[in-house]
Amino acid sequence: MSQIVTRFAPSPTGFLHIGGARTALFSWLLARSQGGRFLLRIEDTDRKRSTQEAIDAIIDAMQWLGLDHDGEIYFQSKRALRHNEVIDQLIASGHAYWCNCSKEQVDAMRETAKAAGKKPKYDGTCREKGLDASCGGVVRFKTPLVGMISYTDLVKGTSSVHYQELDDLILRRSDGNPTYNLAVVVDDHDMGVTHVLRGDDHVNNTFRQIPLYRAMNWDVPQFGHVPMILGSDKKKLSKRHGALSVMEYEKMGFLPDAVANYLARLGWSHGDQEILSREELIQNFSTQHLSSSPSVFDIQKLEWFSGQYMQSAEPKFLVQELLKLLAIELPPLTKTRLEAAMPLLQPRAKHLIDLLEQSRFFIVEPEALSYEQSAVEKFLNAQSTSLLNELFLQLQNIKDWNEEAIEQCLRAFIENKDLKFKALAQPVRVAVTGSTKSPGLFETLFVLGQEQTLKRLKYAVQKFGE
RNA sequence: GACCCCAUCGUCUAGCCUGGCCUAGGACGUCGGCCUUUCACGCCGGUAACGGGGGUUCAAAUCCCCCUGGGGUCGCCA
Repeated sequence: MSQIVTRFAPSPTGFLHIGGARTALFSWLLARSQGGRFLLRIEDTDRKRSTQEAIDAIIDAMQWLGLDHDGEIYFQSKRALRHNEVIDQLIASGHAYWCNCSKEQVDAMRETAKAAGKKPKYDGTCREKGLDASCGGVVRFKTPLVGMISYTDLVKGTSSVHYQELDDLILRRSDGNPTYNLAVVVDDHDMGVTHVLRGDDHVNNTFRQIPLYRAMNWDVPQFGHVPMILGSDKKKLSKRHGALSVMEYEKMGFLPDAVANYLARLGWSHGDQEILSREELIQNFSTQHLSSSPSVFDIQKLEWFSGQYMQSAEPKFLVQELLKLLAIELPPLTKTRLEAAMPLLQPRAKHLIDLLEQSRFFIVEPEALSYEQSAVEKFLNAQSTSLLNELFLQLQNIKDWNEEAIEQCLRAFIENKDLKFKALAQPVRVAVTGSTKSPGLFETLFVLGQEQTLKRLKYAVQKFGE
């Protein structure tokens, strides 16, 4: 069997939203899973609405998600000559004709059809008129009059529609430019695309496009239409409720692998397995398990995925991402400390932003620590600070700073004072981290290091004591 | 309006093609418990679904028909 070729063909009229990203992901997965090629084509024929910013945004987003395409990027706008060449062939072979019906006339036809309880469409007035380029009109495709067109969708199965339902669609506008449906067919053919995975909203175009392939005697690719993604209100995801750019998810601190995994599992399944690495995704992807019904986007589940990825990530990698986010350099020692802190923080973070916030106290000097008001009020009073003062002396005596030694020291301390562990733990925690919430105390102190721990205790005692 | 598509827990889904192993499984969420120095993580347990009606069959979530509900498309936009 020959190599399969898939493509993603966005129109650059805005950022790449989550729905488009998922479609791209599926196409990418299909190609990668079969050792095929994944191409990128920018459908920029609508010059008024296409922007360079949008093109860049789409490319950035795909790169972030790890969807690498093969070969050069195709720009549909650069292919107008070829499109017109095909249109001319279609006219020459009798599959297309010139039409100079005015917009008003066509509108009237549609009204008439609609009034008769039929599908509004052009009635074929100019079909046999034998008009030529001099008419200054458009070129229409001669849709077969009888019979039906059917195809088997990769995700929805076989479906068909009567040719009578179809319009004689316009291939070339009166300004000489090719239309979308023509351009797509020509490009997909020229690019050697064998499998077209695209949004649900294109199913009806498929019935129009297949006859074009046939008229040109071209191989018809396989089509698969993936259902759209809905908002929590079950309405199509719109800018109003959560149709965010995939780059927004980066800003929220999600790891690209987590987003890709979530997206893949939204509308596709591999048994009961939720977490799939990129390799597993590639290995197991198949259009057979694509769902044929729409799915609701659930940020809570994305967060869960993300949390899983945070937990299994490499500390080094996380630190690197954190520093990118902070856009700062850290002194080597602090960086090492931060890296040591990662395993403590990972189970507590849903995404990089969480991690960033929670790791802050590990890398700043005591003076820069932000103490939570309520935590201080509750745990750092005259009594507890004097306790901390005493503890300071004990901790100072530890020769070999490790978790066991710290634990021993603290336990001995409370035993001596006949205190509950909690009575000491929370004040220490607040003094050292600024918050009542933190990883385990011993491991926190250990990672912080003796010097920092002592510095912080001292600082807190001075600041909040008396 | 016409045409096309879709329909399992609140959500993502397994199962449907090749009926019985489904008193419908997993995951997120949620609720309860355990763990515990806080917060998480983790663990254990509970909650909750085959849209309705007809068939076919010994047997239907699975096959067929109808209904209902939802969505998509009907552009010299893509």
